[in-house]
Parts: sequence; structure tokens; C-alpha cells
Amino acid sequence: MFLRLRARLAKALSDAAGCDVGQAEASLAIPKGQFGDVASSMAFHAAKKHGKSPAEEARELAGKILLPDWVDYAKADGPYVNFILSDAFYSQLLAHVLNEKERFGMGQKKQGKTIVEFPSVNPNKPWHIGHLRNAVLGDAVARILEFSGENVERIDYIDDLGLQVAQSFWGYLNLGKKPIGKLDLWLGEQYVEVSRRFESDENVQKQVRELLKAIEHGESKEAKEARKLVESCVAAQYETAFKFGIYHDVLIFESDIVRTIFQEGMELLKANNAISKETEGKNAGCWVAKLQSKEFSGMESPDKILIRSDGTATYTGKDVIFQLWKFGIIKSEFAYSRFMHQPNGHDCYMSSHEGRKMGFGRATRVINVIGMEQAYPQKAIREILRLIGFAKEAENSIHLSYEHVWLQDAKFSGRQGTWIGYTADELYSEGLVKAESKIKEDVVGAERGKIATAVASGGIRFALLKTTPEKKIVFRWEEALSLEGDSAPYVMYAHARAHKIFSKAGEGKPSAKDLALQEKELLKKIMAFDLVVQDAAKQLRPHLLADYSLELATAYNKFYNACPIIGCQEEEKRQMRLAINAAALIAMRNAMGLLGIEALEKM
RNA sequence: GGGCCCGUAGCUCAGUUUGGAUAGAGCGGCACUCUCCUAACUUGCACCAAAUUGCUGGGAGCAAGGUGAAGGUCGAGAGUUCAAAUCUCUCCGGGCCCGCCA
Repeated sequence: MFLRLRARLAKALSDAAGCDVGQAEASLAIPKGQFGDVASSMAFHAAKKHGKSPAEEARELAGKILLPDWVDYAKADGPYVNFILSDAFYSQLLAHVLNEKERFGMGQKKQGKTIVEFPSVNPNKPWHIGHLRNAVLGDAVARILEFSGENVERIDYIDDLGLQVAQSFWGYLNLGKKPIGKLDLWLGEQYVEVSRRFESDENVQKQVRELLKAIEHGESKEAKEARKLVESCVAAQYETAFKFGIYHDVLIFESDIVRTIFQEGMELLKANNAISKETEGKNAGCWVAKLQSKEFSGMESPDKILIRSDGTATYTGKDVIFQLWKFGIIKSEFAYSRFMHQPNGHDCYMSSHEGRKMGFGRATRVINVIGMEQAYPQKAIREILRLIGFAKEAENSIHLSYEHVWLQDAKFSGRQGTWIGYTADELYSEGLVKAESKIKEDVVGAERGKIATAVASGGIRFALLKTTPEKKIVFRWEEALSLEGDSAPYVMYAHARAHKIFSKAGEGKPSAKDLALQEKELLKKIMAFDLVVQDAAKQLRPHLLADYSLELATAYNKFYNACPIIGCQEEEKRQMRLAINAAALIAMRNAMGLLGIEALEKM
């Protein structure tokens, strides 16, 4: 509810200081330490305007300002104006939270649609820890945007025409081994072997190339068989995704892009003179886009090839067309069929040869969650959109980049198999074992399993989410699976405590009076939730919520220790504390939901 | 050659967009809170998770909870500003990108 409080204070402040509301709003913050509940640095700006000292100005502002009843009083501390919140405000806050419940912190419904594309893993290997970072980041961003009021569509791009898939398919056909166990893992392990053969044996190379060509011609027997293999592999990968609460709305296959929308897209680019066919030089015979903006000026050759001289599309070429489709610029439509029913109750669809038309795509904003090493091609896509006159779409093409997960000194390589031992499934199993060891012995059966899976999944998600995306993560088992300190279980535990009290004694009465320090601190944290959601949504940074949920849990634990709730002798105080407890419970649950951490009622 | 990202406590990281008061957490280490053992004493106190008996001294131990203290040239330097971890410039260290690969 901070946003509402801030708006009111900004109005009063700008009236008193005689300046802009926006500036007044920007000057308002929740300070740390004991400087007041809300603080403004407005006096610095106003003082300059009025030719006074900031301290003098602050004194004057504090005396003059017409305060809403949410504020008890304002005081000047040196050049700052600090506001002390009133019992009326805290009572309002409690009533608001208890009333809104799972809607507490939500933003207003917005127009338009945002597509979030993630994690787009090659369909010939299992997800490893690095892929999981992408998936968890994309998933959390999607949850946060949805909560903040946006209409979100989760898309996964399946590259079923790549060399990697052809290699794996060749191995599947020729190595004479039958798939055992989880298909994605089997394919991944086999791919390491095929890749070795591919590099050392020219004959294998030739066969793989031929196979790739056959796959690219959609009608061939090989193409159909390869597609089936790819679909099975993605289904296996999604078993992993579901363990971590990650779901999608639709899968778009590269082969369908080539078959259904590519032609129209290229015609559009040609018609807008965005691309041209080179007749001489090293790119002779290729269709290229000439990237002329400043960002590309330092490059040796700012021409981006979209169609090779042999007439096939480059990766970037297909990506450009795909991006055009995401914005609804291309009119050709995919056919869709159901891919699978997901454990969250929603069906996930896929583009396919046959099926019905559905309303996917046509977004107003597109967020591609892709590693930062792809910054350049992503920039090229934006530039090409701009070149053909879609400036707004270019502006709304967002590359949500993140750094990779590292193994001490090595990177993950599908080809070299350095991922073996670090799959998302293995991480999850280790997490389960670790979680099991912490659960009290008297918890048994289904309940025990439920706690263990929630802790393993939530713990790993949190470990990957708490760091800002642009920082690389060096993977260490102990840290990824840490259940102490800055971790999901810490938050989950605080929630379970609050729930226990709630289930025993109810939600009390939302009336605040004679608040203790710990009660105030907790209420102020609860108040800040909408601000954090707004920031996280605007900046596309889920780690802000990870931080917030830790602070909230800490504030709750301090409150819990300092203020007896159920056993409180004064009935009025008891009712108030129950209300604070219930409000904290709601705030914790909502924050956890945005991170994809299950809010258990018992641990 | 050009460009992007990172550098904050021993370790792992928030804070940098939007400049504002003493730079925040977690881990590890230290001292408590808690449990057990042991020796002596006996007055009060005990509310929510856990437990059903505890408290003080000595010893040992557990920790998804709490408390306290310790730990900092914010990579270096300069500039802008009333004010710089935050903005600008230069430099240092690390990573990544600039393919008719994917």
C-alpha cells in the first residue's frame, strides 16, 4: 500500500514546497534506521529554488505541510523531512491486506499482451543447471508481470532443424542402441558420442548433412520421424520443468516457422527494402540486412546475412521472422495441436502440421530470455524491425539477458558432455535428499514427500533467482542446496509458523494501537510489497522479490519472538497481533508465489 | 580494432536505472539464547513453532528460530555536485560478443 501512501504524501509535499508532484514523489523513500517511517529529501531541491538552506527549508516544510490522516506528524531532521505514520494508517493497511488476500499487491489490469520466450533448449539433451537458470528466470518474470496486471504468454522455441538434432537423430538411427531411461538424458549422452564421431569421421559428417537436408524437407519420412523424436525429447525435458513448477502456453517449432511464415516474412522485408541481395564481394549471393545505426558502426562488416547463397535461412534470419510473428506483423497463421496437459491444469499447445488456428502471438511486447552472449544478434533483430518501419515493436523487443552458470573454470558444453552430473534432474534429486534429512521424524508419508519436493524445488529456484541476472553464478553444490540463511526454506518456515498461528486463532481485528517496534517494522515491510512488485516488473528482475521475501520473513521472525500472539493477555492487543500475523502470512504467500516457491502450511 | 557485462567484509551477494542521512544481508568465526551430562542451590518465572519439564556453575552437543559484537581504500585515479558505491572520463583485473556455425 506504499504506492497509495506515497501518492498522497507527494501531493501534500508538492503543495507545501510549491514544486512538481513527480519530483516530490521521487524524493520519498522508506529509510533504513530510525529516521522516520517515510523520508523526503525534497528540501534540497526546494531550498535551491527559494534561496534558503536545506535545513531551514525542511523545518518550514515540516511545519507547513497539510498531512493526510495516515501520517501522525512530520519533523525536520537536518535537511530531511521525516514522516511518522499513524495508527490509522496501520489499521487501514491491516484491513486492506486482510480484505485483498491473494490480490494484495496486484497491479491494475493492463491492455495488450507480453510474450515471454524461454528457455528454448535444444531438443536433444536434458536441461542442465544453466538451462534451469534461464527457465526459472523466465518463469519468475512471467509470474511477476502477470501479477502486476499484464496479459502474459509463455512461449518455448524448439529448434528442431539444427545440426545438433540431426546429429542426435543420426545416432538414434545408426548407433544401434535402444533408448533407455529418460529420453532427453539418453539423447544427450549419445550426442557426446556422436559429436566425437562427427568430428573425426568425414563419412559420418556426410551422412549427418544428408539427414539434415532430409529433415528440412518437411514431407520426408525422416522429417516425420525426427519430429516425433524431438517431441518425445521435449516431453522428457518438461518432466524436469514440472518438478520446478515451470509451464508454457505454446511451443513453436523451427520447422513450422520455415514452412508456414518464413516466406511471407521475407517478402515483407524485401518489400520494405530492408534487405538486399549482394551481387559481389564476400557475401555475393546472400540476402543481407545493412545495419547502419551507431551501435554497429565499429564493426568490420555491419551486414547481417539472413539468407545464405544456397538459399537457406540463417539462424538470425529465422529469428527475425519469428520476432515479426510474435508481434502479429506476419499474417500467416500456424496450426496448433495439443502438446500435453500440464500439472498446473493448463494445456500446452504446439505449432504443427495439422490442427486448428488459435490466438497465439500478436503481442505488444516481447521478452526473449537469452544468454548475454547473444546480445549482438538480438540487437540486429531490433534494428531490422526498425528498418522496416516498426519502431514501436523494435522498442518493445526486449532481450532479457543473463550470465551463464559456470563450473569453477569450465563452461557447460553439450558437445563435450561437461554437463553430465549437473543436470537439473540430478540437482533436484540431491535437493530431495538434503530436504529429507531436515524434516522432523514424526512427519511421515505423503506429507513428508510434499514437504521434501517443495523444499527441493523452491530451494533451488531461490538459489538461482536471488542473484541479479547479469552476474555469473559459479555452481557449488553446497550453495545451491543450502537450506539456511538466504534461502527459500527460511521464508517457507516463517510462513509455516504464521500459518500455524492463523489456523489456531484466526485473523483477529485490523485495528492498530500502541505498536511495538517489531510490529511496526513488520507492517512497514508488508506496506512496501506493492512497490517491490512494481519495481521487479518494471526492471524484469525477480531477485528484488527474493530479497524482499527474506526481509519480510526476518521481520516476521523478529515479531514472532518479541510479541506473544496467542498467549497475549490483553484481548485487544491479541486481536491486533493476530491481524498482523494474518497480514504477514498473506504478504509472504504472495511474494513466494511470484518466485514459484510453494507456501507450505506445515514444515 | 569496436562493443557489452562484472569488480562492494575472509567467502557468496543486495544496493548503481531514479545521486541523499551511519554502505545492507547470508555463510564462516566469536559470545549468548536452546538441549544433554555433571556438581551444588532452591527463589521466583514460563506465550505462539518444537518439547514436557526447565533455569545457576563446569563440560559436551544440536540448530530450517532469535540476540549481540567483530569484520569495508565500495578495483584505482580524476571530474561534476551542497551531496558519489550510484553520474562522467581514464586506467587495472575477469568474462562475453563482433561467422553464409547454431
